[in-house]
Amino acid sequence: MQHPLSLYNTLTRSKAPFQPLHAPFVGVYLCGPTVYNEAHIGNARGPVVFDVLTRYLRHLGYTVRYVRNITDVGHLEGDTDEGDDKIGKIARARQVEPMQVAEGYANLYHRHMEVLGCLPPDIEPRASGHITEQVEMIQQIIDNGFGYESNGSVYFDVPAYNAAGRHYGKLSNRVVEELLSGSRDNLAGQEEKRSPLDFALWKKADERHLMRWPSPWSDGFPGWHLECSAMSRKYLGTEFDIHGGGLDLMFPHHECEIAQSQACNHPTNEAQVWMHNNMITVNGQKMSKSLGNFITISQLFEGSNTTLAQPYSPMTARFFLLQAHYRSTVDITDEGLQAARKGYRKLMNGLRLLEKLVLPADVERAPDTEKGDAELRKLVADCYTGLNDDLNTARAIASLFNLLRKLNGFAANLATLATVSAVAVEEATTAYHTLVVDVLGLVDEPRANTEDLLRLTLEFYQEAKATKAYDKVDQIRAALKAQGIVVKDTKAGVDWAYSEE
RNA sequence: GGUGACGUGACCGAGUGGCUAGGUAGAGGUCUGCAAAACCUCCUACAGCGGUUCGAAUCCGCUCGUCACCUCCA
Repeated sequence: MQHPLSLYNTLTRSKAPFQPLHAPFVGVYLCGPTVYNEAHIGNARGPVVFDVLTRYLRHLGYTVRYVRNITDVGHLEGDTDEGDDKIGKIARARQVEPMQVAEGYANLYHRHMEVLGCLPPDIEPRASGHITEQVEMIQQIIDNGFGYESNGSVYFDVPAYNAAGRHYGKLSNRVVEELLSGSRDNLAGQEEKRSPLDFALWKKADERHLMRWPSPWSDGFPGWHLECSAMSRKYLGTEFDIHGGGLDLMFPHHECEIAQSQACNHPTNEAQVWMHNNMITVNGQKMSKSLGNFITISQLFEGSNTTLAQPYSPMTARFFLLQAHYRSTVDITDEGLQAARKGYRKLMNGLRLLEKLVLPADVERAPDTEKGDAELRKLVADCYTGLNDDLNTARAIASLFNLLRKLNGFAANLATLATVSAVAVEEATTAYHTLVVDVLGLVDEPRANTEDLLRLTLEFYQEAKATKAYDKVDQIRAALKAQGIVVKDTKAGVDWAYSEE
């Protein structure tokens, strides 16, 4: 029947059948957004991919706890080296509370995720709400000899960790010696560190930092890598099943996460399986502000970007992303999005014909439907084969189109349903609906404008009245009334209102 | 320079040794008052060069090209 689900594990660089640590429970952690600016479409890929993963795991019968964090503390400007936290900086510029900035972007992110069809995570911890846990983890790391305090900041001691045989770099396949030889030695803030490879666990805040918390070492804020280790541990345990994120996070972020989880008490690799989605390019080039091809999620939905000829709906975007395998780069082009929109609509049209696939009463079913049934079941099985092969949604969608062609053929000529059994048809239509809606999360986006349709209906109403076709007039009135709409004949013309009954 | 991906038909995008990917676009047909949708048929590609093999898009080598990440920070 269904093949076991195999997933590619960055840690082992290989695909392997997925074995939960504590079936039927599955813990999934995804590195969530930093909420100091609006997310771009590249940021949408991970959530969409891992949404499908959690949906599919649930479909397979697992009880999933899906955790996706929000990063809302201590983000330093990369380009200025001024040690200024981004949220604080924006907050000062706008004369608002730092948390207000973070909250605003978090809310926007939530709206975007919802329309993109991403189910909310079961737990959405915020870094700012887990300072205690992070401080405790730092203390453990220091106690275990893998962290040191320096001028109020605390750093992770990579050489010490590596000397203990813990293999810093094992996730991203990096060798400490090579990292050292390639390092630049006159970076700002380096003097506090014993080794350039060391990374911050706690940073002392200077007077300009608006977001700061007390700790045994200084008033400051936690290092960026720490929150995910601390929060995943809190909500999913010392070792859980799947940790996801963008490929760009593999090094150093995830590498540091593993180091932290290995250096504190109950050492683990944090997650059994590490999964990384690939990046998005725009017209073949990486997204960057300097190239001017940076597309935010809002711009995509509104079409307000020069790369885009028109707005693209959230579901179009979701379909577009899922049409590629998550480990491939995907190139955003206007042509590609247009093609995706049509493909998405084709899939949706398929949903609408499922319940119509019934053999007409006057047609007799063939005595032997074995061959037809087998063919139909093969088409369904192919869809699962794709998903089971490292969540290959591209293959799954291709197989769904193959299944759809078959179903469309039936719909065009219902008598041909005589070649298959009712059971097989039921299996196929259920699978189609389940995979499209529940697993891939692609739902029908209403495209028709209700007011326009109403206006059109009223035109027919007026026409019917003019020709004294009162049976039609009554019919229209009754139909609209059933929708809570009343037709108003006024001297100024025909209008409508919501029924107050 | 290091690490990792990759270069597939008009476009997007699966596919890791022989068996149809799929979507979009295009051509022809069926259906249809017109159209749309749908169905059928066609367009059959794998960066270049060389090698391994009975057989390669798929393995190996070289060349060219693309992308991401690269110890601060996020």
